[in-house]
Amino acid sequence: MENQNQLPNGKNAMEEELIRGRDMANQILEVLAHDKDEGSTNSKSVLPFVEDLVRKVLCSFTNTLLLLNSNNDVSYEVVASIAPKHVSSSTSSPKLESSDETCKSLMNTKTRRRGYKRKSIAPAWEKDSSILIEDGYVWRKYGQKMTLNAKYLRSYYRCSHKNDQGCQAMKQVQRIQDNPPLYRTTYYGHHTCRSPLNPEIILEPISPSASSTLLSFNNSFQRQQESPFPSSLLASTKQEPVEVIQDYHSAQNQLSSPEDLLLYDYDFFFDYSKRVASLSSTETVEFENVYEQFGF
DNA sequence: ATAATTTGACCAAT
DNA sequence: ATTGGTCAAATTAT
Repeated sequence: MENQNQLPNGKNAMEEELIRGRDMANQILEVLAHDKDEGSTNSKSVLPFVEDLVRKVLCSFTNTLLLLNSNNDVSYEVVASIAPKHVSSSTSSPKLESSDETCKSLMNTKTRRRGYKRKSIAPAWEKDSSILIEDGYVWRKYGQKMTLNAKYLRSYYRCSHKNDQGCQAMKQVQRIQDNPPLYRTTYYGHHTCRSPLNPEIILEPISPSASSTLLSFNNSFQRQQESPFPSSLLASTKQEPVEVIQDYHSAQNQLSSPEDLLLYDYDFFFDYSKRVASLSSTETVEFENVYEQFGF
């Protein structure tokens, strides 16, 4: 019955190892970038995490090399034992449970699903909107789930460039109420991908001065916010989807003051050069044609 | 034909 | 054992 629970062939296994290694490296970049932004607050706490990631990267590369050297019919038992045991187990006991299986070896894959990875504890933030927002990125849905105290499905998306560019960005979208419809989108990680149509899409954090306007939107109610795009373009969308940026989650870490919100506002902004998503029934404005003239 | 989504099973964390 | 997140075969869309 040709199931793919069998051992992957050499080529696939190598590819997987390389992808894994690259993903880990991207996570390291993310962590380091974030750490740099936070400055003095908690620089030291990410180090164990980084170290763990580095170990995994090394392990992936080691596995790949072993696979290369063993041509195709690989016996995976060998691979696991060559974990990069050294890299100094730092004296200060990295409480980060990197544990026994830092190297998620290819051993006993026969029962194990390959390359399973959970969501990283990356900084996340969420956004509620009365419409489904087209944020300009290309997402690939990879699952949906009915959650415990919710009436609606939660959908899971990852960046479409995860495989070709190793982009780690993910989001979840869940309708949280009907009438009026309200959707909550939670973002994890940020994009490291680069769109050919929008090379500027990843950019760096917006300037602090720009950030400060984020907090003033309460009274003035402009949708200035974090969007770098011309406000004329945005104003024309006229639906003004009362958007609230809430920080929740990651509260478990250290966020408590309003200023902390600013640390994350760069993670996301709209790309309205692509088209705006379908609107609610009451106001159906057609922008798609307009935006398609810009090359979509 | 390829690419994206749907879907139930699988896995890790609680 | 329960729950939420992810994988991947099957299905559907392009």
